[in-house]
Amino acid sequence: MARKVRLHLTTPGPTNERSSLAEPPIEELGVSPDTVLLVGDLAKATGKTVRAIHLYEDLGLLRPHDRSKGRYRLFGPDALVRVRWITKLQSLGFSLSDIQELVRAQGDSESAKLAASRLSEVYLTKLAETRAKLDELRQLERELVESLSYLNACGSACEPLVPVHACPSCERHSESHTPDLVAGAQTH
Amino acid sequence: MARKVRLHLTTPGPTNERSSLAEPPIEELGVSPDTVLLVGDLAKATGKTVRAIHLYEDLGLLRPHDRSKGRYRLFGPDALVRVRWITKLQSLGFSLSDIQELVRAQGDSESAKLAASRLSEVYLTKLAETRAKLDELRQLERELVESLSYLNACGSACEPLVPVHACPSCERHSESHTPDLVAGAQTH
DNA sequence: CATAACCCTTACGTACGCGTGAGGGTTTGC
DNA sequence: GCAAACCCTCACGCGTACGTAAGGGTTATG
Repeated sequence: MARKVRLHLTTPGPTNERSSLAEPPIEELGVSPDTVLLVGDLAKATGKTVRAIHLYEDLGLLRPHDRSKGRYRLFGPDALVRVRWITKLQSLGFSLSDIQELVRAQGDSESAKLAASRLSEVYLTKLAETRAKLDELRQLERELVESLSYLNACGSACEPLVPVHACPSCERHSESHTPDLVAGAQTH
Repeated sequence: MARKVRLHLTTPGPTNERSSLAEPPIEELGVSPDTVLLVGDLAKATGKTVRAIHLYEDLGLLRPHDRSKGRYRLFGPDALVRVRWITKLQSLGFSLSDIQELVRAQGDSESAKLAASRLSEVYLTKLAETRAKLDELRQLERELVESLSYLNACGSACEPLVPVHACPSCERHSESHTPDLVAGAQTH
């Protein structure tokens, strides 16, 4: 269960963690900007395990705002944004050490402008890779569909006594040649 | 260099390895049905390493037709089909042990019909997974594009002296809220 | 103040898909 | 018949992203 505004924990300093003048973007309904999350809460909210959160911290990808008197990690709502960011990057094919590099590069950037241009560069490269991967997956999707339709004929036209090794001489598949995904399964 | 028709190697048996009556599908221009490949040839032709080929054999995914007098593995052209099949399955997200299971199930199928229906089942499931992955990747692609356009504004409108931590209060990005892929990089 | 349900650090274990030798035969081509 | 370029069989190593205890404090609740 996510606890809210755990201010009775030893949370030193002012009530609001960000003193930015701009209206802070409300992270989520029910998560106010001074919410404090324990590692378990953060884990549940992001679908990660506690172990994973710890790992991210060890790798420098994530930092708790603070610690409680008893050394509990205390996270703000921005940790949610951060962990979801990590997750999306992973889905895009970044390894955790790729992300480490990226975080370092962002941190080393003196100006926001430089940070933005570095981020753009990385994202632009990844966009190309992602599109390549999409093309590959779309092609494989087509091959799956083609194979399924090819195999459909086996379900209706083939006789139960025919053994697999007779497939190469099968006449029941119009003139279309055997899809790779089917041929590979027979070849052995 | 791929050698062809290495019949001077100890290749016992008749000249043609398949005596099927049907016209054998020519595997590739320059690869006739009685071509013999050594493991290195197979590796080069498929982009795999020799180690990988050995592994596939250990896992029961692949079998050399024969061995030379000196215990060299001798592969036929169907090994090409098989290795490419394995590669495509890997790209679809099958692990090698998934493929092991699949190969076992195919081999255990008495009839071609049963084998076909089992294969269909696996492919149908994988088709759904593939489409889900496609959806996810397409969404991430959109987010990359969105982030790049957002970051473009930083390159033109932002001042060189602005530090990264000032980004949350930036006014230069119309009303569109910060994309996750950008917000995550700033949150630290 | 007791107890359940958390949290802490440390550190070894796991699954996957090969990489990388070591030590030693085999083929081919000149 | 000799050297280069292959191939063989072990068998340990590696990078990634956590899993899984072990041993021991901390917090909220009654």
